[in-house]
Amino acid sequence: MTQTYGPLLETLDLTYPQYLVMLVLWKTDDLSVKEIGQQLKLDSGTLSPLLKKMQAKGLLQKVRLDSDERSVAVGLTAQGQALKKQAEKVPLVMACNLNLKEKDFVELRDKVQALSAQLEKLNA
Amino acid sequence: MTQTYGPLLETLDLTYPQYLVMLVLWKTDDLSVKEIGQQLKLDSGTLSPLLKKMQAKGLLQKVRLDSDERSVAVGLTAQGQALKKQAEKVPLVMACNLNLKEKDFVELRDKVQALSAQLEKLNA
DNA sequence: CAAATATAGATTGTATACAACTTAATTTTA
DNA sequence: TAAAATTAAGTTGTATACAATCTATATTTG
Repeated sequence: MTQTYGPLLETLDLTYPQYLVMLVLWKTDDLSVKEIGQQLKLDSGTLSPLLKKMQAKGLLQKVRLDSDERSVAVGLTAQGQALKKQAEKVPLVMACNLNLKEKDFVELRDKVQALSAQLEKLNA
Repeated sequence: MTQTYGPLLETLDLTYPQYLVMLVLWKTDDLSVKEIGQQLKLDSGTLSPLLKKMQAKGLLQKVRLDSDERSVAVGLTAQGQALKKQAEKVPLVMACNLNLKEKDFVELRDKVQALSAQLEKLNA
């Protein structure tokens, strides 16, 4: 899957995990590292270096919260927001590539999510 | 998934990718690195260090082939073969953990394999 | 047959994952 | 309220993945 996304994301200078972070932030800006981690099921050990690289690329910035100085708000820069337009075609191209009928896609997604939920319950 | 396998494989002193290699060799011993890679869809960049660690643990040995000195045959040691018995319960415990009906399991597996085949075609 | 090409593994460099630990800050609780 | 327990990020160490490259060997071609 990563390989298939590859050529598409290369033009955006994003890796696949970086793209996932961008998807989360394009939908809801200014989330804490923890909130991003909950949505992507990644912990700070993965996200901290990932976000650091993305910050270095100028895609986002991090601000320590006044309300809770343990938390860090991750927000998109103008450049990060601008990239959204460039990335709009990605899901469509991938959907086309995968050659799945809407119905099959939804079924597969739901089955994987159910399995994921079961695994989370076991690992809790 | 790796987390759920974790406790089971820990008793065998195997990581999940290492367990996958053992499954392949328990089924068919003495395969080349390339053949193992084809079955697991892993390249030598991943397998070489993985196999080296497993060799260091005494699970397998590598022999350069006389018939083609580019190839290396990977074979289980007595210890590697003996581990098969210890690992027999793993699939059953996992099947139980996943809480999937036979029918749902087969459907999910087949859908994922179909998607994987489509991706391979695209990435070819 | 000799040069060009291809192949199998190993190595190098980059990018995740994640457990375990550390630090700083916030809650809980005795 | 002061000590204990929790929590959010970040750091460290280990283990994959995989592209690109390297080396040695084998196969193909002109």
